[in-house]
Amino acid sequence: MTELDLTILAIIARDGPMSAYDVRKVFARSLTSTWSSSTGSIYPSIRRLQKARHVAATTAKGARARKALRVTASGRGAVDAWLLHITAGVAGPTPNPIRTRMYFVGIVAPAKRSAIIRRATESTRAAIAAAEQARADRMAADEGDAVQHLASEGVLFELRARLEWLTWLEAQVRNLPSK
Amino acid sequence: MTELDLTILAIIARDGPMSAYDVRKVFARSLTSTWSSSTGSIYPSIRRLQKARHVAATTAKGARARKALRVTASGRGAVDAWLLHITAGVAGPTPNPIRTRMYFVGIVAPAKRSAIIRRATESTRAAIAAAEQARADRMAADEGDAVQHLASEGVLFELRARLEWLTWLEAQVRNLPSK
DNA sequence: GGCTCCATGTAAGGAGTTACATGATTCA
DNA sequence: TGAATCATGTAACTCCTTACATGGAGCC
Repeated sequence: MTELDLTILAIIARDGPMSAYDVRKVFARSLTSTWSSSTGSIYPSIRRLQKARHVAATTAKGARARKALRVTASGRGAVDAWLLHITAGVAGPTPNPIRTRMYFVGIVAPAKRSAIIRRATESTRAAIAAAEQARADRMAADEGDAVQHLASEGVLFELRARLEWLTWLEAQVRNLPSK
Repeated sequence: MTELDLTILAIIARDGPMSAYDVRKVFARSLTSTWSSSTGSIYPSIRRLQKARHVAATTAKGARARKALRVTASGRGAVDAWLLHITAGVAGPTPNPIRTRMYFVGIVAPAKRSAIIRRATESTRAAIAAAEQARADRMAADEGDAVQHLASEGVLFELRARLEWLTWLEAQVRNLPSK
């Protein structure tokens, strides 16, 4: 049971019964690039879930091979445990390519450091704008339940904190004694 | 050139000349679980870097087969480009297992929702404490340069923002009309 | 009748993980 | 002398990615 498996299981528990194609659309709408919503990951994952009896499929009799996926009782138990049982590793700082880069600003000439941080700031601002636009679109389309709207605000909390940090960082780096 | 390759290249550019073992230690000290600091990823990565002529190795003549790794001119160019050329995909919201889970709090009974959010809050607090401890240890050991210290503050900015968001989230979810 | 979307998949490939393997050094 | 640590690697495995493949449904 990978994180992707459990996420898909939770999606089916929340929005199901639904087809694999519908699951794919949920990922496609998502802002985060955690997974690519590619068929090559979703179909195998659903196959694993079915094999583990966490998901049951009822194939419609009609010509269209649209399968209705539903979580079983054991699947529901797995989702509940996944939600409530938050392990230590899950809560740590997340992998962040921008932060990774900032660890190395010291290696370039002092004059170039601000340029790097400013580029990071700009692209973070762009990401914030994209997240706000996505929120507006979601509102307009009336997609998702209230909890989902609240949860997705977490993206903005994260990105705004990054922006604050980068602003602070630029000031600090500028004031650094050039050794 | 994966993100891991470039990170290793940047580490060697910043802290080198150094051995593969030293690179491994840098990852082991890192708070983020982005990579596992396993030999199975680092040695192949360094091999790729050498093959691409971004890293050169001088094997010490002594019995101990400690190789001194150094970045070449082209390697240095790659690092500089990586630092300055921040692409759009890099700046988006990061994969966050806690946030992922929060999208699904709506599926459990209203009475249980706060418990989930509180568990997330607790483990985030623990992560903050760990990050602060790590900072104190780093200070005591006088490890890393000034820029590294500043960059690692980004972890605390992120975690504190998550805490704020979770606190806000719990209040919002509690006030949600139980449909 | 042909085009686009719906819907389901498979194939090849790469990267990272865990676990295993090996030998030299240092220190009690 | 034996144990821990330094130091370098390989092997098997899993999962995800990109790209390709297939066929029905609706519509103009």
